[in-house]
Amino acid sequence: MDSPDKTQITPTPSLSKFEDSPVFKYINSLSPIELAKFRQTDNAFNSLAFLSPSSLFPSPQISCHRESRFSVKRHHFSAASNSSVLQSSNDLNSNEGASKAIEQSDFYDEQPGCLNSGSSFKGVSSDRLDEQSDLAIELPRTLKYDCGSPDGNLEPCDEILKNTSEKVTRQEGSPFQHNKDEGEERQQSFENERDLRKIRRIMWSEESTGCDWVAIVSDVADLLTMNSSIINENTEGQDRRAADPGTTSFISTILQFPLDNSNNLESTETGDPNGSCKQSEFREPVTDQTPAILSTCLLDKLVVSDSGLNKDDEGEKCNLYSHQQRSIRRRCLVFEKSPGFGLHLNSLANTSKDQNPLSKLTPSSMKRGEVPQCNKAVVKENSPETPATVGGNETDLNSPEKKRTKFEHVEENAACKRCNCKRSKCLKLYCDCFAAGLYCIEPCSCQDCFNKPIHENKVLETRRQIESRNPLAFAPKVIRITDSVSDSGGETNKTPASARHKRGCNCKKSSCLKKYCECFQAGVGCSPSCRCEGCKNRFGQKGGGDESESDGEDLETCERNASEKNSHDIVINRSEEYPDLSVPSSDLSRLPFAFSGKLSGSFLHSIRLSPQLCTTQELGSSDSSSFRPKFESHLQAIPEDKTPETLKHNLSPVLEATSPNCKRVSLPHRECSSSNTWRSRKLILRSVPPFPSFCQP
DNA sequence: GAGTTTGAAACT
DNA sequence: CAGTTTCAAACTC
Repeated sequence: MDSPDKTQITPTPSLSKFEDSPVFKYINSLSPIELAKFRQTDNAFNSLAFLSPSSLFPSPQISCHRESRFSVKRHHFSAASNSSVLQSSNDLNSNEGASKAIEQSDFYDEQPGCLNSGSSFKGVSSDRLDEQSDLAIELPRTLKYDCGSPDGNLEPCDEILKNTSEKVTRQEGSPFQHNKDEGEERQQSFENERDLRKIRRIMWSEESTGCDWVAIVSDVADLLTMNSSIINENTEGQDRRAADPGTTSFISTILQFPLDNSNNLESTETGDPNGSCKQSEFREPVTDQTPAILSTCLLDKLVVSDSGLNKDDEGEKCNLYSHQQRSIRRRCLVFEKSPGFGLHLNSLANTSKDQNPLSKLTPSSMKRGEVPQCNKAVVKENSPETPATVGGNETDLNSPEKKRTKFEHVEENAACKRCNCKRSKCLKLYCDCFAAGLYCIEPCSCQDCFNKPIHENKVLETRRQIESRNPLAFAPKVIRITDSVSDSGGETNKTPASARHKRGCNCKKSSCLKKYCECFQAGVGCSPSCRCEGCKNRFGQKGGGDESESDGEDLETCERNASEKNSHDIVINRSEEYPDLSVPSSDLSRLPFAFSGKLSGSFLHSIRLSPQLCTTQELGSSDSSSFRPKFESHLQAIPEDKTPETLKHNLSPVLEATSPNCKRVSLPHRECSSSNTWRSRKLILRSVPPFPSFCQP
């Protein structure tokens, strides 16, 4: 069909104009939902959709992260997860610009490339209207996908509307019902994909409009959470089924930097099952960091993939991708099921910044049973005490050559955390998995493990008990603090030594020089709160020593790797450590991006820490710098009000936290202009029935 | 891989 | 809160 001129995408004069349009009326007639209710209920609806485990399982780490954006963007995301039509309705009613979506429906259906390329999205003007346009554009897509025409087959608008209306009717009847039908599953896949795409689009558009990245990230995190649930729905009980290609590939896509905007999303856009592989292939040369980021988030889950792998190149790539997909699915499943731990993105923050873990993940390395001993490996590579460094030539380790090897090794092993519990049933904090808010998985060597989804109730109950005893039990153990003060040039003070263990250590014999010491393990210096004796912590001694002993690189590495094990980190303003972290420094978490309360907050922080982002940048992001100021300013805007008292003790100016659980420990990072929104969301959440799968025992 | 050491977590 | 026990990771051989 003809491609309408872009000028057609000009701001909509008035909503009423479209309300009078035949199409609009037709939609209204189809939808059982009253227009007037949309605005009032979309929050609730979306809240429900985004009801994160952390929301359900109160913890001191309440995130004030929900800001105004939430009320707007989240709608779309969540809505998409449950009812694309509803979403469309929301779009139509909550966004002035969205009303034109219908008119543009055909246009966009026929011009997927326009959007796919990302150029259109980037090319549009940078005002809010563009965002709305983008959002509005989702309507036609939604309709299209809902109609099961992911292949690009065009269907008459009437048909689309008809089908979607039917769908919404079904979904309203049981919003959480699982889609058994493969077609629907696929549709959801597309919806997920679309949401992710939207995130990305919003990210870029927001970027240009000076919007708060954290907000976006938060939304993204939530969306990812949502997607997780969706994926979970589709995969639970059938873990081995083919992965959702669109979602997976798209997740990687959206997290990419602007420079990747031009990447072909065609495959994902069209829903081509092979698209994932193709896309993966396509990006491999440029070391797609996104999958890496995601993979890092999902590290612990990567190893659960099937072992059957083709050896031929093509097959290998596809299999690799398939593994990634499965990994994501697995992770998502875990996130979804995780006892209120939400997504676990912490691992994200712990991977090497020099390389793309995924790029190093070969099918063989992902074979079941070949569980990377991430922690050990990482530590050995970096710990000054380990043979790897001690035995080896330390200076050599700093050579580019060694460094590369080191990181490669790290990446190969930076995949998982697994426990070896024998008597705790993995239901105590002794268990790393449990402490991190993760279910134990295959690679764990635990015995009589109860930390599994099938024992969800038990896990939840135990967790609750522990939290009742110590509300911060699952909170990040390490708080990284920087003075946050950015000079005009955007420079921020950064000192790993400013990172501190929440409680402090109690070492007697290790002199805080071994990993027995939690401070050392986390790569942070000891603080006055430590009760250690003979502290020689190289990262900073209790008495005020500093990390001068080790060079910055070592510190960074050690810190990073130390945290590998200790995912319970609160990270503060680490963006400066990876100054080039463009997006997000934007980084978006372990996911509890975790994809979890864990997501929204952690997701952001994990990403912020994500070395992969740096890598991406290093790979050529030229405009990344443009993100920085905004991000930094954001960081500085974090209010402390909600910081747990315990944490406050250790915090100075700015604090952001990521919990292993990706639980947002505190840090309402924004002046709550967002508070209003947030508050309203809370109210809504209360009014919404608990998410079935998160029922507490 | 077995045994030891260590310090956090749990318990009293 | 302090002392003790339990536990699993870290470490050594």
